[in-house]
Amino acid sequence: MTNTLPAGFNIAAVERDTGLSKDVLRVWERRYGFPAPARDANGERVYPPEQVERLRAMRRLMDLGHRPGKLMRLPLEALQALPPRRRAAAAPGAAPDDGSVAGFVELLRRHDARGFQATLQHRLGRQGLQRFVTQTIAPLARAIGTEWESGQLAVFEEHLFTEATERLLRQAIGSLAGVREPPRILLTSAPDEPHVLGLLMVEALLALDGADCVPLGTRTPLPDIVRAAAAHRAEVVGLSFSRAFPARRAAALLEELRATLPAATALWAGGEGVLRLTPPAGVLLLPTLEAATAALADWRAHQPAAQRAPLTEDLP
Amino acid sequence: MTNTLPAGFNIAAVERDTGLSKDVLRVWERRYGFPAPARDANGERVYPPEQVERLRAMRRLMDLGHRPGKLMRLPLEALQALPPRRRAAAAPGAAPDDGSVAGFVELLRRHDARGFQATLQHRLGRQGLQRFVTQTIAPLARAIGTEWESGQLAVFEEHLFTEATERLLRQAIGSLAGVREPPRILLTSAPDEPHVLGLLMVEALLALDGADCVPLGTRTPLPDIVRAAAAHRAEVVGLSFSRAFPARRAAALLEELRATLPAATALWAGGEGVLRLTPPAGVLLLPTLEAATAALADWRAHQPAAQRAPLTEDLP
DNA sequence: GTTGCCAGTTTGTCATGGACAAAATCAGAT
DNA sequence: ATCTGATTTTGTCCATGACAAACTGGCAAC
Repeated sequence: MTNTLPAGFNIAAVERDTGLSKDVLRVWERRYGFPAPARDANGERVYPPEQVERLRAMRRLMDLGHRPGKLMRLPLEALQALPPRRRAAAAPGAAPDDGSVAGFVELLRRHDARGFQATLQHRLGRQGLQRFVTQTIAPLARAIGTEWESGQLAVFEEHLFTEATERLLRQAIGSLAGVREPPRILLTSAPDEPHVLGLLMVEALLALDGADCVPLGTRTPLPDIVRAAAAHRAEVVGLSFSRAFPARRAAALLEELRATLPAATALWAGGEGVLRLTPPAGVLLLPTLEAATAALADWRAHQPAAQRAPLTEDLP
Repeated sequence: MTNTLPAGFNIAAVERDTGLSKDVLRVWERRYGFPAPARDANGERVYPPEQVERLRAMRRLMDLGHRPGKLMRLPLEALQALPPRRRAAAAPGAAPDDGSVAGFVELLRRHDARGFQATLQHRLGRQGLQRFVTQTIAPLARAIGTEWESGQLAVFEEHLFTEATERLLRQAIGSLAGVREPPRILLTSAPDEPHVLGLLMVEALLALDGADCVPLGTRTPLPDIVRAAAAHRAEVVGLSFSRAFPARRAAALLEELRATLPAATALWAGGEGVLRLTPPAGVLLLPTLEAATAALADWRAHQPAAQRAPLTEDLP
């Protein structure tokens, strides 16, 4: 029963818990003098828990647009209370909150897992999938994102929300039996993008419109996306980027993928992560759910014959 | 429409696509002369696609127990055909394959996503959740794991399998309404463990036995597991480790978590990843699904009064 | 007041080469 | 054949230097 006292974390553990790379941790130490880990007998860094805690707070604020140089000077209490620095990037055409969101957030705060799930399920039954996605899940996800960014929500509370919602959406999509028509749409996310909710929301809407979706889950390596598109003969490849995904990397990824993918395969990129992105050539950006359903309709309008290869975008 | 020709990958892209850390990529180059990337104008490594392909093959073989020094000398063709080097670690008490597995694998190979899903769904309806999990999903997951390890399966095929199965299990669990009794079990995985199937299988079985499961999804940072256990007043914390998870790191993680978690909270670790693990003190290892249900029964036998704090394990 | 441009600063990522401990292997003894 | 200790292999860590992309802030033009 002798607890090995948790004296501290090594650099790999801190990388895991904070999401800050080892390179960043070392270079911050060099430049700013923080973090200032102890050293073990072997000269390796040992981070005390308080410093890890502070790093987590800083990481959260950086995702909100703050920069490390400024954060370094602030005391911990100031960090807790700092507002987002980046404009909220309000999604155009987003459905307004009908008032239910606050109730859901409250359930999460009280850690009432079963209550949350039950209420959500009840709402799905009442609204039907289409309205459930656009009017309940989408505003709720946005609200959770905001809460999360302002530090009001613990990691595990966000996890619980995701798990419960994910479950319900998958359940609903799974029970959609109907006929599937072209296009066949491969849905997945980039290797560094673990968020699945956006993917599920768009799949629900596309499936409702009869599209033939092939969901690959998240985090598919680029070469495998290309292979999967070929194997499934997908006409469209859809990627989802969450709000947290660095815009610069999204652009690079899309360009690389566009270069590797056959020209006949359309490439769509959706999610709040593409809101402030200049569209790379040959990539269709879908910042909102509405844009996704519109893109589907548009594709069908321009591709009447099922198997025809695309010629020119605007051919009459 | 000028495709920027995909001349090669930078080191970060290779890390993503192969799972080999930058440190490893550099040290291999230094020691073995492979990989041997070109350099761009800035002196940074540019890996040609063939080398990335070879690295992926090597990575797969290393997960099978081969060592890089040996693999370096082999030509690519030899790599493709190399057998596993590690004993298969047959799970004791595993349900035998009733013959359906081959059919499912064949559907995956033909990339028949909808057929796969439909067949699975049909089977769930016929078997009921309990038998579906133990007799269909578990053998199938094991078979997929083996196929994967032998390189018979592409990443995206495995992704499709996971997504379809996950969907079905979540759907089934979600529709389990019944009463929930103690213990409350927090279910999640370590930060580096993205596999969710084992978690869902065990949740299905525990929920069938009326346990009050709180599913947090995968990849929860350790500090958040501790917080979540407190917030949800969980009596048990359950972690799942897949076959691919390095045993050494699992042991370290469990010890760290055990030290941080209140002594009154039980810690269970399941999945094929704990098969060859010496159980750290105060951690219950559950290498099979049967062991998990047994552990639940055992907990209840020893904790008759709902809220009683555990005293001594063997108190009559 | 807003927009566009430019110089300066900040910041993340990459490179090199050295070091060491844990794991795996091998050799020799029981 | 099994165990134990020596030896090799291998991943991770360290320090430091460098640079390009992103961001900032000021100034000019609309």
